Amino acid sequence: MEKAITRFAPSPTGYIHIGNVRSAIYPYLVAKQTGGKMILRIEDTDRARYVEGATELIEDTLKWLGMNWDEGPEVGGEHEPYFQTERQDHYIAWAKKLIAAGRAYADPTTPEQIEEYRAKCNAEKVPFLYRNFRPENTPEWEIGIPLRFKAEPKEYSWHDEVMGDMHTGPEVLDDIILIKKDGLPTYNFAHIIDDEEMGVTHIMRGVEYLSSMPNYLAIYEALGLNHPKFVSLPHILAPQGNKKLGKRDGAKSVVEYRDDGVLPEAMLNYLACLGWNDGTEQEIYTKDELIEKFSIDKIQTSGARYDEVKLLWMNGQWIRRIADEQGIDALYERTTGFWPGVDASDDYKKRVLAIIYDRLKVLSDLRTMTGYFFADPKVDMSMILENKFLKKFAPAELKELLEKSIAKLSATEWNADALQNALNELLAETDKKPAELFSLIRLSLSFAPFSPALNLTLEVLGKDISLKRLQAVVDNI
RNA sequence: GGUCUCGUAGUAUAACGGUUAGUACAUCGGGUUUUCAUCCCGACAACGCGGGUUCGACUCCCGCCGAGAUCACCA
Repeated sequence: MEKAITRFAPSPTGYIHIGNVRSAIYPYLVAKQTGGKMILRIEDTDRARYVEGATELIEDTLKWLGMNWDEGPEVGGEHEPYFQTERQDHYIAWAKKLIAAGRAYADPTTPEQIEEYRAKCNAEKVPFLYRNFRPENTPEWEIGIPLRFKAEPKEYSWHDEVMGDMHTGPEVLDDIILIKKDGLPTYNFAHIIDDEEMGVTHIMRGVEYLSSMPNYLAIYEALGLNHPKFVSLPHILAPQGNKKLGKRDGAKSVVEYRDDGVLPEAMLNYLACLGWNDGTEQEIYTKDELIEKFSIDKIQTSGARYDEVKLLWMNGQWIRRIADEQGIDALYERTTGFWPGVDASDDYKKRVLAIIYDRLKVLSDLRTMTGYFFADPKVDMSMILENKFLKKFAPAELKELLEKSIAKLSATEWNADALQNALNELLAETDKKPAELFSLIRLSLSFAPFSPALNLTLEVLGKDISLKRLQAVVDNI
């Protein structure tokens, strides 16, 4: 397979969110699959929207997902620099070729005048095409005057790797701005130059660029360049409505999910499979499997709705997969920072993790689900007295049951199997149903709405603490 | 409005002229000695509409309807 050079070219205007990481994932997978390279290029030509720190945020996001770029900021590469604002001389050099060929002109028209043209067209209900208002006398171009492309209206046909064969009429060609008044190029021009100079083979970007394609094709043509393959990626849709998911719809940043305890494996897996599948019924893919199985021709043509519930389900699958395949120690390493703010040994926390991990959807669930393993819970008798299995018993009877339990457990060897045997015997001796006896003991130990299997909870809590907590309830009845 | 794109259950998808239209999430029901979860079993639920082509259309063609993208000195 030919080595693909792909790129992720974000604009540093803020964080990377769920709706736009995928346009980094697919290029990454294609580059890795073919033994090529993924370039990270920062498209920072819009200085008004530039956000301090956004580049670092973008880099953090990619690193967290395990997608290291082969060329770009930090790592360098043979096509430096990778910030567009540092490549101004490149754009100007290419622009001069267009000027020399008579395919670009300096446009002295004021924004007010342009606005007038536009209003006139709107009033007459005809499409606004700047080329119909091309100024007759244009000055020599210099920085400070916008440079426009001189369009030659014609039909274009091209192939999009996702959308198929495309065709448009001449009416979409226009004199687009190549270089702005501030001397920096527009996206429309800059990306073509950079992709050419950097040897990009696949331009993978959102479908919103599809309607600009003829204008790009015209520029490639005027410059005498062959264009890369075009891969239009359908949008990820917001949970409500049919619009593409954006920050206004509350699209959370990717690192926010990291901070909630979503695993990068799950995020990558979910996003890669939103709008792509390999034709089998496989749902869980490792990064390596994605690299191996990804194929551009199986990318969907329609938008896919973002479903956080499924992401979280997948995260649960990944939590279990890591624990089951790599062991609790491996999962434990991922849990740093997600425990309740208490001091406890790594060993103890691992034992807690081992009995609770199959209930986690996100790692931060540890904070809310494990409190009673680290501190005595607040005794709340209403939880016991109003419990659906326990409310039929008189408090005195509950007290007696607990006392019998304490006596039985005190004489038991403290390991999971022995504890289970003791609990079973207790069931027989007291002639109670599991739902009754176990609920009572469980609530007395945890005062939590749910907890792991009773014998395991007892084992991890330890004999002293367990008996002490049961006694505390007896004292409160 | 012009141009372009898209249209299978609530959601993500499979099917590439012939299937009881498959799978997963969600939902509902059941099972695994308590709870919550895992795991297992089951149920509900879809080819936007109308014409063609064909022995036979989710699959091909046309029209309609619906949804979206884009028409910036933003990317």
